[in-house]
Amino acid sequence: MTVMESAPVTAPAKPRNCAGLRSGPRRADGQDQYTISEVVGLTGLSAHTLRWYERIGLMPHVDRTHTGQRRFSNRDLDWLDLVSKLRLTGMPVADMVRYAELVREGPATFAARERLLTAHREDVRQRINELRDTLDVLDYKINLYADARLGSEE
Amino acid sequence: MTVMESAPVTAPAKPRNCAGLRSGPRRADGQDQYTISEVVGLTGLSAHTLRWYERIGLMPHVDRTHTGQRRFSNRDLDWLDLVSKLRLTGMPVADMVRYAELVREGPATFAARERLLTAHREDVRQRINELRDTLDVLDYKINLYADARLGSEE
DNA sequence: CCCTTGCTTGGAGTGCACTCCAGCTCTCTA
DNA sequence: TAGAGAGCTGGAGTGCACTCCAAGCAAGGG
Repeated sequence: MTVMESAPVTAPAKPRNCAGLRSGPRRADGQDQYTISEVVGLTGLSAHTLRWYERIGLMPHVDRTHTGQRRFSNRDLDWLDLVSKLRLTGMPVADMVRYAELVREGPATFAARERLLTAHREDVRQRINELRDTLDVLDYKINLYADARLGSEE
Repeated sequence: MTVMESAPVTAPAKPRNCAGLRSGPRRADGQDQYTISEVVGLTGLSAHTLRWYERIGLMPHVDRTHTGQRRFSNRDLDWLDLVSKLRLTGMPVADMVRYAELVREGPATFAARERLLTAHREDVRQRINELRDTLDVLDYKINLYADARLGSEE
């Protein structure tokens, strides 16, 4: 666990696109009540997947109307943004469920959460390096084909 | 398809670790005859996976002994390195089979192969950007937890 | 000669992450 | 008051990429 850039413990800037994929027209906190199909439009996840995430414990309890329909909040949307990012970077659903459990257990689990995210960050860094290696190989091969094409043209 | 670094069409340098994962003690071309378990050690793929790759047409015809046992060559090892890299970067097996077919069809398919690899390269670049975005989010969250820890320590 | 080790095969099984289905309720509009 | 449309549930189904199994050869050592 190399500590290359030990970030200063000063006010961490919120990353730009923390808001996520296509989280466009959000409502103000207080009247943030999204139906499941609105959340589909906002997150790109399917309604099936949203219900499934809730079933397996990957959502922090979604509000319901008196008739039992889900009403998602801005907090839920933020959570789904994080979940989508973690999924996109290959974190297994089981690990995300574990993280969600830690969140439910409150501030006592801060250290465990930090460890979990730090481990995943290492994974992501390694994946980036793998991808860059492959990029080199792809560049090399593509150049070979391009050369062959140019060579046969004249 | 942004052409950020349009590589010059001059002698493309073979990328360093083109040799791949753990391709250690290779034999010289000519007496390159590896059993399946040697290839397991060399590539990290399982014997099951190697046989399965051959079955689905992802291997360019592996030699056999008179008793029917596989004997892999250095060329096969090179191919497996490429395949492993492509898999690691998320290319579906079906696409790799398609590429293998193109290779079998000979030089007439150079252009198609180039297109296939170029498309995948774009995918890889996009994946890298996604991973970097997530890295920002992870840094942000980890800092929050670290701050909370430091704050409660004093 | 037997036993172990390593390899062979076709086909079945596994794990993950969804994805869909059937049958139901509720609300809204005409 | 009828019908459309959105949402609900538990459970079954899907697709991918392996992964394993059972049964059977072949070679080498004791």
